[in-house]
Amino acid sequence: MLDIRKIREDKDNVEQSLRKRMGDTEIGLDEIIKLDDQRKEITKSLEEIKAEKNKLSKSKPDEETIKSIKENNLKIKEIEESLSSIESNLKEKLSALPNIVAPEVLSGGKENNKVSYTFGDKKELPFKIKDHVELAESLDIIDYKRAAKMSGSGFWIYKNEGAILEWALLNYFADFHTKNNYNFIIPPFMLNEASAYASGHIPKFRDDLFWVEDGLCLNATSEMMLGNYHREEILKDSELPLKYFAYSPCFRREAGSYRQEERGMIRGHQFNKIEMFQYVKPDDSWNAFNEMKNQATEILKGLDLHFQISDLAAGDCSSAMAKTVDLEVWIPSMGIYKEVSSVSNALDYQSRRGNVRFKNKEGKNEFVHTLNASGLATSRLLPAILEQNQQEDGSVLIPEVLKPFMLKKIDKITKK
RNA sequence: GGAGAGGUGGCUGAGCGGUUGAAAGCGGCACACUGCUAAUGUGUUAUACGAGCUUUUACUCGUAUCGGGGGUUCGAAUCCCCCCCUCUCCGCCA
Repeated sequence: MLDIRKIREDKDNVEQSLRKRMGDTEIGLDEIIKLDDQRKEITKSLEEIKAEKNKLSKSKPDEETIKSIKENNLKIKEIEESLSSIESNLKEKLSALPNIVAPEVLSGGKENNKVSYTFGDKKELPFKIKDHVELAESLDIIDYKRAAKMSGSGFWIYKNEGAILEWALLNYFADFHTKNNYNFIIPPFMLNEASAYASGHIPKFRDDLFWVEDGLCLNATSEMMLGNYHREEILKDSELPLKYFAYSPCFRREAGSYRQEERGMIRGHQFNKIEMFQYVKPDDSWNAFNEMKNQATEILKGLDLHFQISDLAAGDCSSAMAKTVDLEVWIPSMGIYKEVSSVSNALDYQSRRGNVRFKNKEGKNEFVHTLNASGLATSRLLPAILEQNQQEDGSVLIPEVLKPFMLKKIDKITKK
């Protein structure tokens, strides 16, 4: 949520920034300001009449004053109703606005994303390559058929070296983040509506979530959990920055049909992810952003996979974020790069919504800035590893960095 | 699932219809005292919103807030209803 004061005081700049994301769509800042004016005006008259009432009821009033207080109470009720309707209208309009974007973020949509870094290259393999589905099935490490039998389409089962590899990836990430002084969290995998609202996933993504009968929804990214962790809290200046990473499976309905290019593990109802999250002082958030971007980059470099970093244009950043960069790994069989990590700075947009503040040096409560970065999601890494590391005989080399984390000490996955 | 107890400020904990934004203690901050530290004394100590004043800081006034929402009353932390959460006991259970 944007700060109404900032909109009032700096309307032109806010509008300009929102334009980058929203193009010519109606923004409606003037309407919001007008609603806020009304809110102030009505608040003032309501408070005046309440003050009067409080004064009269300080001690036992006589019959006559009781009568007039009763009349006032009717008026108060009336004013309160119109105030609350204006307030909810204002809140709705205000929270529908996306975050402003950082000055360097380009305007427009996806087509304006810019690749800012590339690691490795698309090495041409001297044989006919297989795609990851083919490789995984022939090596018997991912079982799509039985997963479909048990749970329907859009699921898979890790088995044999596939499970070991997946486990090793997660351990490699957990180990990396722990060494960087992030605190490890394994959150609940279901959350209630209030949390889903606070994290900004409903109303917008309501239909993309799985809901269970008890009114809970399945976690779609542990960003939901990490962002709620300090909700309604006032943090100490001295304990910032707070750094967390969480492991959780992510459940997404992904309603609609899959495109051919998204078969296999590229898009599914359930995948594993480790998510980094930081709560920082406002002045530190861009440093933290770079730190997290570097960390995500380092992890991926460690796997020795060809990937690129894409600086997202305003329209492609999710609405809470002032800036996002994606790490995209090369999937040879598809000839495209697929996102495995997204690094974002929300500034105070999320903390306003969740009311996460800290007591600053002057003793004033101030909203913190929040940042998140996947570090990393595994479901597209496995395909990348399988495809990029495949050998002519259909075997796949294990990335060096994962070997210490493999439950089975092997150099490559081979056909049985 | 059943029965009971409870949720008050940064913390402990009183209040159970009016002068209570809330006793007391702890902690925090400021000042004083002291050769230093410790100890002691005095004062101070929530947040949000609105209005006023002001160059800013500050300050003044008002409104709201004692788990959340609704109700009773001239007046609610205090009475009533609903919901949430915590604890204890019983039952069930991978």
